[in-house]
Amino acid sequence: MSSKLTIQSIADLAQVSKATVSRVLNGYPHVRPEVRERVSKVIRETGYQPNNIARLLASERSSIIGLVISAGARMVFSDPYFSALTEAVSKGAAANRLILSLFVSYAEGQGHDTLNGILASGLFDGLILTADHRGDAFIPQLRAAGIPFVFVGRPSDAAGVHYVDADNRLGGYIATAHLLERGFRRVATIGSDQNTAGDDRVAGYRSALQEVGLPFDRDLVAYGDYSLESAYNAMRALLPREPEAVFVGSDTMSLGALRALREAGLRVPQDIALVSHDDLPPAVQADPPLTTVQQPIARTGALAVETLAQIIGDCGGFGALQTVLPVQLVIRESCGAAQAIGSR
Amino acid sequence: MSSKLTIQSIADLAQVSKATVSRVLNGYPHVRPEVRERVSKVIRETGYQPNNIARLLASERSSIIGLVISAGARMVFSDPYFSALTEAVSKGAAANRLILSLFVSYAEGQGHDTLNGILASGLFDGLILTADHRGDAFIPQLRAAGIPFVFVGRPSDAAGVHYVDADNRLGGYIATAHLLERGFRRVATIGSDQNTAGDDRVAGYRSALQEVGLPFDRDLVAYGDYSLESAYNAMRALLPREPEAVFVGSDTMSLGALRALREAGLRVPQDIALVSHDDLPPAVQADPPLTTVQQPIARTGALAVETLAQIIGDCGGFGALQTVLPVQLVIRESCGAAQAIGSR
DNA sequence: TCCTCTATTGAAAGCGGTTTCAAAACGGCT
DNA sequence: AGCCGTTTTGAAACCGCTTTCAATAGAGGA
Repeated sequence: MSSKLTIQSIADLAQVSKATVSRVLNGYPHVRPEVRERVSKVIRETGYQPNNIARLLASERSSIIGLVISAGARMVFSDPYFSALTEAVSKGAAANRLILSLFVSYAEGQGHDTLNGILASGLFDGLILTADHRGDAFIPQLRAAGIPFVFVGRPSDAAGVHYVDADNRLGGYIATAHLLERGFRRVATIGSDQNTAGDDRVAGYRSALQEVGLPFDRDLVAYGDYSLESAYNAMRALLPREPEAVFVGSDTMSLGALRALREAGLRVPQDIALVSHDDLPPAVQADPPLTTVQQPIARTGALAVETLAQIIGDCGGFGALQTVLPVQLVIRESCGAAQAIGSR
Repeated sequence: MSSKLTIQSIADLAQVSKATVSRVLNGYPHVRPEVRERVSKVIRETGYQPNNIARLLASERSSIIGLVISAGARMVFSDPYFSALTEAVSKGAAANRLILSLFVSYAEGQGHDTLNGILASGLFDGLILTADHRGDAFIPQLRAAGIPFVFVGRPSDAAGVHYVDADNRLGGYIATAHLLERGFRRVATIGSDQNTAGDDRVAGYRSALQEVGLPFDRDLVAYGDYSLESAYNAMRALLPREPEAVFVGSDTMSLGALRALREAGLRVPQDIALVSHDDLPPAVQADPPLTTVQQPIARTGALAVETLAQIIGDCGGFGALQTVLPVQLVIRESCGAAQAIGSR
């Protein structure tokens, strides 16, 4: 292995100055096509990669972005949502030739320390953060630091904040509407008040009821924190109300609800129908497979990176970029529709 | 906002040279206590934070490590193993004050490109890689680049390579032994030949059979690729052999096996017992909850980071650090033991 | 008192890029 | 041929910190 390649080695090989190599590297003008090609060739042949650190020191740009996941759970990745998101962002970063750093912060108030560390390091061009009611407190700090950032999910106070979100209100609506269409009247829901996604899904549930003239019954609403256990408890609390159907706000929570139902001797969908939200692997793997609202996580992640890349590029030259992606219902067995068709 | 503080401003204020400030900053010796205190005071009062980037550039150390996950699947994180590992490594990195970058490379031969980019960037102090029979090909490249690296899982050719692995052979052994103890004789297995972990688990299965004098029957062994679907197919292939019990080499694969069994009208554990491997969330969430070999993923990740930190520190001054962590059996319902106890 | 040795200290040389600025080269005009 | 205005190009400064190395100061010994 040859010794480390520096911009000087390339300059020597191509018989130009460091400055010219730098120009080629950054696509700046004022380089004769012929020279540009000669330099490019050397770069290609040697596989030279500029040193990011040095580049950053000189230009204040690192090509490194951070993904900050803050969650209440002890084990963040027990919810496949974060896994899927992380993977999507990772792909997006690669596609945009950005290096991705991962930070996972937990409930115990480590969040601010983590973030302080990130900001103090001065290493990052931008940040992607997951939104929950806790994490939203970071926004002033981020603003003060002047670092570009994009939220995945809408923060509580979204004014002037760039974010990419799924249409959770629509999700709650179509899930509930589907159950209502199938003739159920006592439709319960297990929601979450951890983030706006949870709020929105419940709001969608509510509007679907309203549309068909059904009252919003507080006793048919229970809350969980996206964990299986919390939904298990929520479902048990709901059982005495004898719901005919339930819209559960996430696939992981549906697993908990299913367990509570199974223990109570209720069959899904024969005794009670269930529609879930997210369409992550557990939705397919569950027994029965879940009818669920599909959230475009891959696109969300990709778009978050692209949005970030954009605001890093032309810094602050425009308003808040806020995207809401559509969702759609995937019908499987837990709502009873498949059976209905099969038994025709 | 005052103008940016640099080491020079501190030096001026404390009436010493930059070098002395640097010594104080890094806790180096050869500074009079009196001077050290004077400098510290200025630093404290001004709230000066050294610029990490400059520091990195000068010291040729970035404190950034990479986690390189290469997998065959289109969606790596559909296997919660990688999620759990990523989380563990993330925690470990934070604990060691290292910044973690994540790289996910897919089957289509992107692996080498990804790795080339990583190595050429010169940004990383070290790498943690997951081992599969494909990824092992990276070793020569890594060696040539002279970058410290640690494998999670034992590579096929582990000579001189640092790695942290679980005792998969023991895992296969205790899983199978448990089934044999419960009186089953026709014990099948769904293994994998994607990595040494798969090989080892099958080897453990084999040795458990051997110990009780049972022959190794090729027809009772089927292979999957750690995906649910592959295990579903493997289980279906196994069914005509009418096994009384089966040891499945991962929780995700167990989900596939369960599906095949359910479709065949077989109840678990009444008609066929199952022991799984990994003890990831799906093991608890499955119906029935899986008896499974618990793999210490959190410790594996933490240890991988610590090992890496160590070899980054005293570079190459010792032999290969190879750790094999113990595993243990977690008894739930799928093996029938819980029932047995309950029915006493 | 003078000399040697060691603990402190500062000047300056990097680290590997970017960016500024002046010089060189070139083409078109008069 | 002599000028002028563009492009191109390279030399050198600079980003903020670490590290080397020589200089200085102070202590101890002869």
